[in-house]
Amino acid sequence: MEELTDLRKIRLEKLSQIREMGVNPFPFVFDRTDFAADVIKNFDPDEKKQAKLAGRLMAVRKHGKAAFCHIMDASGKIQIYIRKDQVGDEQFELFKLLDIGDIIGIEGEVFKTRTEEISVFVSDLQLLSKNLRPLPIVKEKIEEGEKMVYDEFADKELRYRQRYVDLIVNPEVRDVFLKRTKIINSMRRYLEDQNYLEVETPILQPLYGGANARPFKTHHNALDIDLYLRIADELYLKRLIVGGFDGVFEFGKDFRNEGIDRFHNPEFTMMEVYVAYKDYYFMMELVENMVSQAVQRVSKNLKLTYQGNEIDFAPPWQRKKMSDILKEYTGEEIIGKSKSELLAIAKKLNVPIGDGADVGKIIDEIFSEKVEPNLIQPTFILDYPVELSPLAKKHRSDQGFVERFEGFIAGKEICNAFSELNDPIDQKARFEQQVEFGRGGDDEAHMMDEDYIRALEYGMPPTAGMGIGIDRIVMILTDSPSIRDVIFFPHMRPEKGGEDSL
RNA sequence: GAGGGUGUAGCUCAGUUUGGUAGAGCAACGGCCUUUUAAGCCGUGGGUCCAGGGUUCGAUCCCCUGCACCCUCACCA
Repeated sequence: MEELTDLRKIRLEKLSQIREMGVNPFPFVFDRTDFAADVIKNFDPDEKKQAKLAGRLMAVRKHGKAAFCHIMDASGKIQIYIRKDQVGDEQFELFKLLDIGDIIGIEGEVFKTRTEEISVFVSDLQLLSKNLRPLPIVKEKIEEGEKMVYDEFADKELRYRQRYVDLIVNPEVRDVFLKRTKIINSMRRYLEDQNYLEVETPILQPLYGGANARPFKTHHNALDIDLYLRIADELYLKRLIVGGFDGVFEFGKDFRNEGIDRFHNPEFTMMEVYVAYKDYYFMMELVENMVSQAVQRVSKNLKLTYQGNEIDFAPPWQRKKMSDILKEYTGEEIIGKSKSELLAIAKKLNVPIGDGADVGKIIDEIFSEKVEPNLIQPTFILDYPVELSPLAKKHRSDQGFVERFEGFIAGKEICNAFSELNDPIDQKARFEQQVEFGRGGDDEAHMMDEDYIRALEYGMPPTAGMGIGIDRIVMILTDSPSIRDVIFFPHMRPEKGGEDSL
């Protein structure tokens, strides 16, 4: 048996005392009729109203035979006033056994205290769930209009591991996640309004593809085959375009077996959309419209601040060719240069280039180093080297490039899109090149996907496709510095020591 | 993967600068208090000082190793 802390022992003792009183500390239902925020909003000093609320006890100020408390429900907090002569001896005895963290139901008349706080004068009190583990007590005070927080529950490790506590105690965390859902719903609504079809494609895949990344590997026992967790939805969604859907999209988790930092979680949410008979210009408009609509769901206007930078989402966003913006930030002409010339330029610019980097990779490194951090306002960067983009269609006029764009906000990539490559012969050649890269040691190179080639051979219409990182968009729209702040349960190493240590 | 930082009571943190097993506020417990709000006043209890090893008469403190988290960098979305 684990060692109980005194605090838990006391609570367990109270639990049995409550049972001895004939009160079930874990009853089944409570028919609440009101929420805290509505009671406060609808208060009318000329009208006596009853309210019936349920919520968690968050603060208690006892005064002998009376007490002021705050309870919190999904809408917010409200003060309640409990008095022995109002609830009776028995319920007041029960009240004295309650702790902060207990979930209770109350009924009573709404009134305003001497200090002008709208409160409920409790006439009936019920315990709905007994708390056995002390909650961090966070105290607040309004001082000269500034909200002061005392004893904030701030340990990031504890907050991420015990997100349930974080959500109870830190209201701004709850707001971030409410916004996350609003953002996703807004994007889904936008796509549905275009009559695109929301679909689901396999997460367990025999071949992974659609991005450059290292996968997670797993095993199916009955079939005795290895499978990969998807790194992108792309190749399956385009098969559906082949199958005759004109617009498909999927919100889903992708998995990449790579490092973890404040921009990367091993599993993350991606939305990909494919639209037939369109090109990447169309997709730029889709992105800026869809995202700016989402911004409006969480902000009063199309501007908001991310980590001190004001960002204006009003369409149209800036569009710049990669070669032009490279020239703008480096003063160098990049287009049409040989590998050795590019290496010399990189050296001059003080950009370190890894061994074995080809032309595309060198350009990408220079771009990441010199340009990307400067792209604070929403910007589309157009036309990438063909080597970096094995699934994108070759550019209609610029040789060596593909019709691809990435959207950048606050110095970070948030989406990636192309005019999709639908020429099966070219696609096969690109896969073969990737396989070569793989042999050359690039463990993120694509695999050959024969079935995907077969699908293209049946004919895929001209198609525009786009993937957008939902977590990153949510970070920007909620001014969150870390991806862990927008994922309920970010990946952590398991706690060691087993149950007894918890 | 590399470098830096942090780890002390349920929570937020002092402290051991010069090694002698530790303190505050909040929370808890007991008492007083029927309009308070970081409620107040009086009193009480509570800690394998992250883990393991070393040095030492003695380590929470010094040394070594490890673990977790945070930050920066590398890879990536």
